[in-house]
Amino acid sequence: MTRKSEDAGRSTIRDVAARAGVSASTVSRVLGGVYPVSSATRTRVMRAVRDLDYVADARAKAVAGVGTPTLAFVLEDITGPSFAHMAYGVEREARRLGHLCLVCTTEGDVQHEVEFVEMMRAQRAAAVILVGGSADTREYRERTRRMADSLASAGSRLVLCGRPPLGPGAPVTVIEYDNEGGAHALVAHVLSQGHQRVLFLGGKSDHTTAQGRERGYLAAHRARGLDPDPGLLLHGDFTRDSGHRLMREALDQGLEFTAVVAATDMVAAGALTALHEAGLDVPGDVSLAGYDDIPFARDLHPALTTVHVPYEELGRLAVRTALGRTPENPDEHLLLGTHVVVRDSVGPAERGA
Amino acid sequence: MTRKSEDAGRSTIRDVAARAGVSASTVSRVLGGVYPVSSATRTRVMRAVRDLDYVADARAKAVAGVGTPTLAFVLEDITGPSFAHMAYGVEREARRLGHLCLVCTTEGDVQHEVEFVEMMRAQRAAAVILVGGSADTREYRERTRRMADSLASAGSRLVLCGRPPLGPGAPVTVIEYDNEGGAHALVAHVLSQGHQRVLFLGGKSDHTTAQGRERGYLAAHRARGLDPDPGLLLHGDFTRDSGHRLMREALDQGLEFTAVVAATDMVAAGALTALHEAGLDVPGDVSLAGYDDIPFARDLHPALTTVHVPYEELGRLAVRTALGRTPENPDEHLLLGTHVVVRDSVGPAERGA
DNA sequence: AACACGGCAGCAACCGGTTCCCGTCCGGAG
DNA sequence: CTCCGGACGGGAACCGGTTGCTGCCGTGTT
Repeated sequence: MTRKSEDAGRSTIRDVAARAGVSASTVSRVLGGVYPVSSATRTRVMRAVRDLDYVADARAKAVAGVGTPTLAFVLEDITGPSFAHMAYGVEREARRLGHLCLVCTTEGDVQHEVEFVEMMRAQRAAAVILVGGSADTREYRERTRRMADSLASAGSRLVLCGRPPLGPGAPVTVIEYDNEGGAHALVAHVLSQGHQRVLFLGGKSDHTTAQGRERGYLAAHRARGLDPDPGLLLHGDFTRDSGHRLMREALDQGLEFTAVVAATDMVAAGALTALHEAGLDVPGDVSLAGYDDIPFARDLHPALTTVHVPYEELGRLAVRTALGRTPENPDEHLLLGTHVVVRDSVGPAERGA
Repeated sequence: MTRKSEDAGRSTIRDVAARAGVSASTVSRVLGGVYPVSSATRTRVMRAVRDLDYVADARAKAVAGVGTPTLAFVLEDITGPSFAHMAYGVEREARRLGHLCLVCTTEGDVQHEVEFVEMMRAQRAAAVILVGGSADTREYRERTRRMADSLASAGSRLVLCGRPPLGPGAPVTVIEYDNEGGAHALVAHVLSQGHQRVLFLGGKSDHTTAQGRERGYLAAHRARGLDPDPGLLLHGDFTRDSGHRLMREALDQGLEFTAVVAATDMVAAGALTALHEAGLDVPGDVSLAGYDDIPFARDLHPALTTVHVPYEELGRLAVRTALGRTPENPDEHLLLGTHVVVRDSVGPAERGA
């Protein structure tokens, strides 16, 4: 009826069955492993399988209900070191748990995100992990809530990783790291060195990660009874170039400060270069701190004082919680701690402002 | 008022059909778009679809031959900046071409790699992209050749990206970047500054990427009639820590050199820190160069002279060539060029060795 | 008024697997 | 020599879609 054999690859289970002189059911059972099959038959089947280099179609298996589960990972930009580490954690844990891992980068486009989540629902993915901060608007909550419900009703699961939670009742797993706490501790460390005017190189002002870190900056000041100059709060994004530009502008404008806290290590790296270009010594003239503890932080000169965030662990945890969810504990909300790692880029304030 | 389902999600096309009072075929056609359907029917069906929040099962569509194609991406470690950029290029291009993108990290384990490729064959992936250097052994060639044949006979395609080619006749697409040429140009630049003894911080000696760069180092010397001291060739891996360790050891042993060329920017970063720790000035006392031009190279101090590799473009090209392959041009082999970018970490040799 | 025609919907086969259910064949026990 | 039961293999239904083919029905034409 159909083609004979090794011509165009893609042999079906029936091709194998025909070649082995048995029925398709038998082939399936041999490959499945458990059902009793005589060893003669098994041998013939295995032989045919090898001859034809047959592999069962995973999609067909999935339709029949015995497929490899899949898990999806959505982030804005896999190029950022911190996200890359999360991706690593996710992929590793997914593999450990026998899941395939689909990845999609949105480049910040909400439309991409929505479309991708819809595709994942169609793929019957076991879970969809959304990574990275976001604008915490009403529109965001509604949209995300819709995704969550939609996935939940399809037996899947939405995981928010480092993203604003949706409020009670949403079928969502949330894993956050403590941006405010980390920034608070970091800025407290800087202030304890005697700095009075600390420049903050923040991110987009509607971005929750940026907001959290900014809140920490503010809180640390207030805890010391200080009231930071609003002019010291700058906003850009989380890229190296943003840090470079912001720093240069601050310098050009003659802003006064003795320390700089950047919202990410990338921003700090750009800022450091701008500082160097201006002939300033770090930490002699100006102290500098970052956030994320990316591997390179150690190799900046001076080595960057920063806040360590367990990104890889975060990714691992995201998939574990999403997949290992128990009925009596449906909606988890984890908040991971961070800690500041002191290196060489923050020194005592010597000159007045 | 809109939706009233909420029940058990996962509705099938027949559920929709029942609710709309039509047959499954009609629902399929409405959703498909082209087949003529009366507008009254169309409305009823769409209504039912919305009520049930129905999405067609992508796996089932795939089995029926109308699925979203998939493409797989295999790398050793997504955490490395250069690989992350390739991943970015791959994912972007895959999305542009309407493909889903599966990702797997092998952590250098050959077994993982083989298993994953087999899974991808089962998934009927349109192409499998293997990324990153490898040991170029006979065993490697045979194993990879098997994968290539196996995928090809299933209508899929193996792409080797920055990996050793397999020799003629293998159904493979190969995209390489010119490691030897880049290293040659870089080292030539260093030598032109008057350096005589240039330390090379290489990778694993059986790793093709490492070998290529090492060949370039040697070739550049020979082109100037020099014969480099074999004692200046050190081997580690491509990590920051390896660079740090190797550099420290070289210093401890009192090796004499006035310049250092690292096999990757990561290695260079570690080496730079080791140099600083030893109180050496770069490029005053020692010159340093890297390879890859990762974004951070600019922010090291001094800014790192290095070789730019178009990683993102590489990834994009990999999927484009794999997918856009024409029958008359089956096995492509592309070699992308690189160029050295001169920054501040290489200076003239002043002191003799 | 009879007829041809074309728009539209449904049946059933198919994609490539799995698995329930049943029939056959065999050996051992009575 | 039966009878019984377990081991084994096949037919067919099913998973959730798509699509070729058929046939109904309404309308315009002669």
